[in-house]
Amino acid sequence: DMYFNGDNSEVALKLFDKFHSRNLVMWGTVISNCARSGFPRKALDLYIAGFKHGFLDSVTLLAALRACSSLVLNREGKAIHGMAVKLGFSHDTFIGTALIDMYSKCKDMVSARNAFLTLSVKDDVSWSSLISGYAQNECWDDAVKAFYKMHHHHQIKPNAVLIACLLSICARVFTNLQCKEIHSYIIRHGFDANALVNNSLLAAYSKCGDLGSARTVFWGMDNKDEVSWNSIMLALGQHGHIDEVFKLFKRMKETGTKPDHQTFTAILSACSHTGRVAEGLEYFRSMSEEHMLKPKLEQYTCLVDLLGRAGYLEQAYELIMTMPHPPD
RNA sequence: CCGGGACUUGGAGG
Repeated sequence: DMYFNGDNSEVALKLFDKFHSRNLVMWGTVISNCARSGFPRKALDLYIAGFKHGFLDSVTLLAALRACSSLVLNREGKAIHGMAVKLGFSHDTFIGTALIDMYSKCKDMVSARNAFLTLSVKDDVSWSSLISGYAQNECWDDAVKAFYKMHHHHQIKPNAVLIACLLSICARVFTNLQCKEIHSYIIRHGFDANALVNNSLLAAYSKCGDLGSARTVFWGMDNKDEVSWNSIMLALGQHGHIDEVFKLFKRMKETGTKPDHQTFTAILSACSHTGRVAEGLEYFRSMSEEHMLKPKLEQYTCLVDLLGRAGYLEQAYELIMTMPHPPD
């Protein structure tokens, strides 16, 4: 567990391989960590291996479900669901919540809802799993209805994660009036120092066209993280304020926040929409050369768009044919 | 005694 937490998953896995007496907790630790930190495939393999050796409990099951969820593996998820039922875990709130999530990610909201209804104890996480599932599948009415039921009927208070969820719904289908309503709730209930909440709030304001409020939220934060910077830069770019994007990028680096892939997506997309070809090319170059980030398909696409939109069709075509990713 | 579930920002077009 220590090696996983120190970002040394490789070492952890090697160690695990070497041990000859491996108990259930060790299996649980390793599988959960794999599922959580970018090795869902490995998590599933280990889940199966552990199962064959007789190591299986609610923790390994839970991790396997999480892996299926992130890999969007409907069949495997269903099989694990069956196993959970067989072993009598299907009423466990954690397992049930993971099932809701897994089915939601697989776009099977009927099964997600059934898993939810099966739960004898529904806590705030179970509700938010369901609500976010509805939102991810664009079932906006169901999401909002479930929220009201949770809040008014079952008197469960929204936590930070759910608030973030609701704000992302606002961003998609509501206006800044609903944002303001939630904003006031956030202040009244002491969520206004929460970075997750503020990031969601500023994105929602921006998507609802209220860039001023988005700015206010951003500058009011004293715990800005990379998501905060990316979100405000994206917001400014989408509203055409390209020079502010450039300034903020500088500022971001000065404050010691490392730009990531999404940072460059925001900048490149902003450059493209404002025809700033030279700057865009320069940022793209700096991405790998100064920031040690390998451009992904998204960044190449921005670049193709940048060139194409500015009329450099030959170069755009050439880039599509030579970029290191298969074009989609 | 040790392992466990939901969430915010990200490419083109419409």
